[in-house]
Amino acid sequence: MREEESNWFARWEEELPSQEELMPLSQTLITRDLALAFDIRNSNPNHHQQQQVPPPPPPPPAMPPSSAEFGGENSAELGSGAGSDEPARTLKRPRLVWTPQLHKRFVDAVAHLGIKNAVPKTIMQLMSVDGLTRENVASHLQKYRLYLKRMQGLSGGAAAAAGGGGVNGSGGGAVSGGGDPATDHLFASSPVPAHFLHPGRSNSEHFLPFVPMAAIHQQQMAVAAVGNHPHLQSQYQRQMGHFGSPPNGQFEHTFLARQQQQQVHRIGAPLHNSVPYVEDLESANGGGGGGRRVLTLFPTGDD
DNA sequence: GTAAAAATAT
DNA sequence: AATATTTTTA
Repeated sequence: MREEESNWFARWEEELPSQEELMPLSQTLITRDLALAFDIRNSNPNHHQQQQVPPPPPPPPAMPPSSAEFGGENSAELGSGAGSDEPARTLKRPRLVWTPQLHKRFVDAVAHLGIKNAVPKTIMQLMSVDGLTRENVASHLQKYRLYLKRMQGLSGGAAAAAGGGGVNGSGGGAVSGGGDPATDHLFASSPVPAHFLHPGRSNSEHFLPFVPMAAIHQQQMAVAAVGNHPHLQSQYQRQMGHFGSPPNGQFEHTFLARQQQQQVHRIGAPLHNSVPYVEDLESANGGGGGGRRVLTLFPTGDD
C-alpha cells in the first residue's frame, strides 16, 4: 500500500498541467450573449477618468499548442447553447463612427476600384483600416450609394455639391429642413469623383486596370470610434468596461486588435481623453480645398 | 422627439 | 453582395 501512495504522490506532481495547458481564463467568463441577455454590465458609477480598472481583457490571440481539454467542456449543453464557445472573440465591438477622414478613405478606395469592383470586401481590403469589418463597409456603401443616387436625381438643377465643394460646414446651400439630401454632412464632406454620378458617361470602362490587391500593404489608419461624445463614452464603458489608456502607453483595442489578413497594427496612440481616432492620414482635406483629385492613400511612396 | 447613422437581418 | 429593416445615437 505504501508503494501505491508513493506512486500517487509522485504522479501528483507530474500530472499538474503545464503553463501551456492551462486554459486562458483571463478573459471574461461571461459571454457576450449572456451579458446582454442578463443586462450585465460593468458597474461604473464613477465615471471619473480611470479608476482602478484592472488590465484590459487580453484578447485570445491563439490557443496554446496543446488543446488539452479538461474533463468537461464548458457548459456545452445549455439548451440553446447556440453553439457558441467563443466568447471573447465575439465581443461586441463598438459602434463605428464614420469620420470624414474615414469616409474619405472610403471614397478614395471606391474611386480607385471603380464602381465595378467596389464591393464591400474589396473596399475594405483596400482601405485596410484595422478594425473595419466588411459589414461596416457594406452598410456605409449602402448609404453612400443612396446618396449618390439622390445626387444624380438632383443633378438637373443644383446638385453641384459633389464635385465642387460644398464642404464648408454650412456654406453650400444645403438647407436643412427642406429635405435637401445634400445635407448628408458626412458624404458632403468628401468630394465625389465625377464618374460616380455619371456611370457610363463619356467612356465605358474606367481606367484602372490594375490596383488589385497588391496595393494593399499596410496603412496606418486605425479605426476607433468613441470620440469625445459623452454619450458614447458612457455607453461604451458599459460595453467594454473601459477605454482608458494604460499606464505603459500601450494601447490595446481588444476589439480592434483583431488580426485581419494584414498584420495587426498596434496603434500606439495615446488616445488620451478625447482623441476620437488615431490616424495618420494625409492632409485629409480640411473641407474642400477646392477640388482635390488625386488620392494619396496608397503606398505610392510616402503616404 | 426626430432624424440620421450604423447595425443587423433577409 | 445587395437591400430592407431595426436599433442606436446625436
